[in-house]
Amino acid sequence: MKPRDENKINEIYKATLNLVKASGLAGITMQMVAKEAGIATGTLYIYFKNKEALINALFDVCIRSSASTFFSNYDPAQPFKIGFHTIWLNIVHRRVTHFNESIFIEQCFHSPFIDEESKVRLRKIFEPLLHLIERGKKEHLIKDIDTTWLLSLMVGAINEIAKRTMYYHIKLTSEILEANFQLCWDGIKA
Amino acid sequence: MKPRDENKINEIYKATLNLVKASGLAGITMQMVAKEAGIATGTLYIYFKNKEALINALFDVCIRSSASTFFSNYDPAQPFKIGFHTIWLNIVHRRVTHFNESIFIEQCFHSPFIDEESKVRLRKIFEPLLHLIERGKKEHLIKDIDTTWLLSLMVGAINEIAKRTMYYHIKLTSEILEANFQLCWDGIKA
DNA sequence: AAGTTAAATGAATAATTATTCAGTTAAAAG
DNA sequence: CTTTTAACTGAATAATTATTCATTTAACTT
Repeated sequence: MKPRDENKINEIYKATLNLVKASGLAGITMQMVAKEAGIATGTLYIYFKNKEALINALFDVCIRSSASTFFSNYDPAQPFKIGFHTIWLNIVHRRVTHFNESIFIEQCFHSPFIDEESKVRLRKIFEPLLHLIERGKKEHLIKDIDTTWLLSLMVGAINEIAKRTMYYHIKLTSEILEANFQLCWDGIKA
Repeated sequence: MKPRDENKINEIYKATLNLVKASGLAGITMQMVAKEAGIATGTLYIYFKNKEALINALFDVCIRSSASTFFSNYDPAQPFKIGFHTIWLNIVHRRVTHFNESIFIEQCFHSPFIDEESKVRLRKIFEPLLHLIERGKKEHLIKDIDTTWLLSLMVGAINEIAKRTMYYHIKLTSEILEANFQLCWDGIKA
């Protein structure tokens, strides 16, 4: 028998992400995805039951691989600011290097494909960060206001940094990164 | 002759915004829009040439009405921080009270409907804010880094505040608003 | 090397959705 | 009150897009 070319799934994912970045979830068709992935339309349906299944599987993959990068090199035993800086940098890096993934996740959040359960799963991947913020409050290093607002500043700013970086083709030097981290830090620090 | 019910256009816009908030640009059909607006499908085509025209017209309306609120009560003659606070509050207020509009604009930005020209027009509405930021830098009140990053923190955080407020059904008291403004201000201040 | 099995193809079909249009209604003009 | 005109309707049609399937291809097994 002929084995599946497992790499084909990655090609399909890559194609989908690129197309969604270019023209949104509303702008993709299965034919476009197949063509972009360099396969026949019918082949898509060997790997995915239907369009919804493709989008959901990709959403899941995006969440999982994002999560794995957000906390790499993060050691809860280190001082708060070190840990916070590590995670901040990781998220910025991911958002910029996987910009089409960021757009895809954003689009999925308001789409007919993704159910409430998946949205909850997306929120869950930020939990370690949530705990770190709580710790920072206990150590009186950051402001004692509801964690959701501290996260708003951090995550919201990061999303916007990624968008501007990509839209305006900016090269993120470490000077720029540190300046942006400083903005965030000055905002949340006690 | 029978005159056009000009209010119908608003119903169509409202219907579109509500549907897009619920299931994204990818999730709407002209039939759904018509039904939600309480009119026949054919009637839609009296007011809009086609789907693309509807989306584009609505995008334009959203941009224009947003712009008009962002700078209401803003007087460039006032001290920097007062002006900045006014605009900050205006944008937060607009994003929350017109949340479906915010989602619509976000979705349009990566869609097959909106052209580059409209995107530029969207960026233009922030220009008075851009000038205010430049002024703040000249007066040494805020950090001397590229305006785009100062805006990232402000606008990014605001977008995230609006999302969390709506997703978690939070009531924005003036205490919460002021605490959030403080986060932003501490971030950008010199 | 022949046989077997599943992947791969892409044109055909099914399903969905955009758009039209013949008929109906309602407001305004005369 | 009648006529006129354009809005309005929603079923019919056109266009697009998802999905299937008969056929071909390629890899593995014996």
